[in-house]
Amino acid sequence: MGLRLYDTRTRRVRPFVPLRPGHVGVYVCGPTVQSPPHVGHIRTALAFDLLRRWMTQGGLAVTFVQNVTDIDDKIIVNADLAGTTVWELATRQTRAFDEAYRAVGVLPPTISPRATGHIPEMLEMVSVLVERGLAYPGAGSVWFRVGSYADYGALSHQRPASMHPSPEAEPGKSDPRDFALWKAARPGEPSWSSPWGPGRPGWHLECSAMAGKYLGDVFDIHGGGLDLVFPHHENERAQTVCSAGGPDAAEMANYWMHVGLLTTGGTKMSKSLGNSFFVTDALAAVRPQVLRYHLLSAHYRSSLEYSAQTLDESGAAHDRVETFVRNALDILGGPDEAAALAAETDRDGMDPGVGPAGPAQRTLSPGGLAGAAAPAGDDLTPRQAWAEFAAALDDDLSVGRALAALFGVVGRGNQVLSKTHSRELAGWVDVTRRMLTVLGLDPVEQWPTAGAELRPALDGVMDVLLDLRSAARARRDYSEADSIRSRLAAAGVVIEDTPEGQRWHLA
RNA sequence: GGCGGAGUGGCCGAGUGGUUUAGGCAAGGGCCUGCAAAGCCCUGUACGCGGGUUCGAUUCCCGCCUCCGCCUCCA
Repeated sequence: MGLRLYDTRTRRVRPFVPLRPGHVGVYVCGPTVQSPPHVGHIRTALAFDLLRRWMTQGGLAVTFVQNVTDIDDKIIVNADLAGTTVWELATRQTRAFDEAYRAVGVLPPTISPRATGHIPEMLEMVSVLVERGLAYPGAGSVWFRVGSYADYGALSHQRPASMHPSPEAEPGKSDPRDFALWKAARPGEPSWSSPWGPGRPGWHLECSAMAGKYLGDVFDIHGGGLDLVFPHHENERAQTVCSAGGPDAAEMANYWMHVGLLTTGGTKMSKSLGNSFFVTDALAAVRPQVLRYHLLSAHYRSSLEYSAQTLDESGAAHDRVETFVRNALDILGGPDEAAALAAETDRDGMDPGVGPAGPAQRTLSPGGLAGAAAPAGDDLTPRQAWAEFAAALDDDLSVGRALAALFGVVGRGNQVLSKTHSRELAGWVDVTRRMLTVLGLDPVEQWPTAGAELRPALDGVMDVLLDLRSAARARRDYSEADSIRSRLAAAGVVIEDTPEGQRWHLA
């Protein structure tokens, strides 16, 4: 697979080469469970979900670790404000995040470690760093000595000397740039005992310990939101590298991937600015597939504007794809029949189907370039469309171009559909669904209509109603026919007249 | 002050040194329909500003303007 990925540290797109052939270790910084999930959290999760699905589709075995940070300053503060305990707040918000991820189809992590379950591992790292003289105790806390790590700043491309000075000095710190590995306990706060006194882990240390435990000191991909580059990932990297083998040890992650931030009205969406859209609000406005489509529709490294309007536009775009799949499967007699037909046409060689390992390049037929009468791209086949889709995703997950390939296929399918050539149609709907599966948006497998057990009854009821309406139309009683249609529409059932007769679907 | 990103047609968003273009949404016209819906066909001559390189730049170089992010908890 020709996957290439952008690496924040080296600032370039490089071919992705797993450390262990066929296997990939990915660590993504999960949420700090201090408040409800907002759509920005979901965007980051979806970006890595796409990466994971694409790698899996390419035959790689992915170990996907996403942690839960369940102890931190904000959790303590927010629990206090809410009049509850950190444990209850963390549990409640962890559940809310799980639910939000599940709702938009984010695959559950292979491992989802919690920070509070890894205190011994963290203390061990602190010990090693202190022994090596790379960290020191002070005022009950333990600090990482930034000056002892020459490569500090190499990830975020910040030079410590020219950074803004820290607002205020903390007690026990000998250099303002140093950061806490271990924080001294304050009265009333949860704490763990340690060789340096009771306290709790520093934020950055948590991820170092969990990533190291499950993926090792050196692994393939470390990801998170763009706002984690500094200081979080810079510090994590310093801790891991220095505790693994000292300041000259190997790089922590081969690729550092960061997802662009969501904006509202042009400015960053964040909890601290109070302009966040919560996932529950988004899902009250649109279906989860639409939220997923929207958050996935721009390249993962660029910022993406989030508003009610942009969300609605994505809904319209997504509807076009979904409607095509629904209509096509309707004509073909269902998913199974369509798949069988697609496989058959593939075998006949009439309409080359789509293989996961299709050719990387689309070939242009000479005929397509010549006559003005022949529409451009008239030679496009499902296989070639898939190749375009694959080439786009291989190129640092260029989802914009991948979506163009998807819409190209939908357009072709709709052209065929308007002439109802079943055999050809099967190939187009098949490749459409393959693309949608990678995107986590296949309406059949991934987003089936709810209430399947009621389907037979509903089908029977609809048969009766459609018969009544046909009869009304046959005797030109259009007010009766339209009444049936509009009353059903009000109930969420859409009826459409086609050359093949009436068809219906749930709105 | 340091580091980085971006300015594309009504909107969202790709991309490229030029013969034909992203794509989607929205808009206008047509077809289909009893009317719709869905779909199909057609239409719109965009690349922040000023220079430069070039036969030719939205795409390369220089300068400028504007916006955004990080340097402090944040996906």
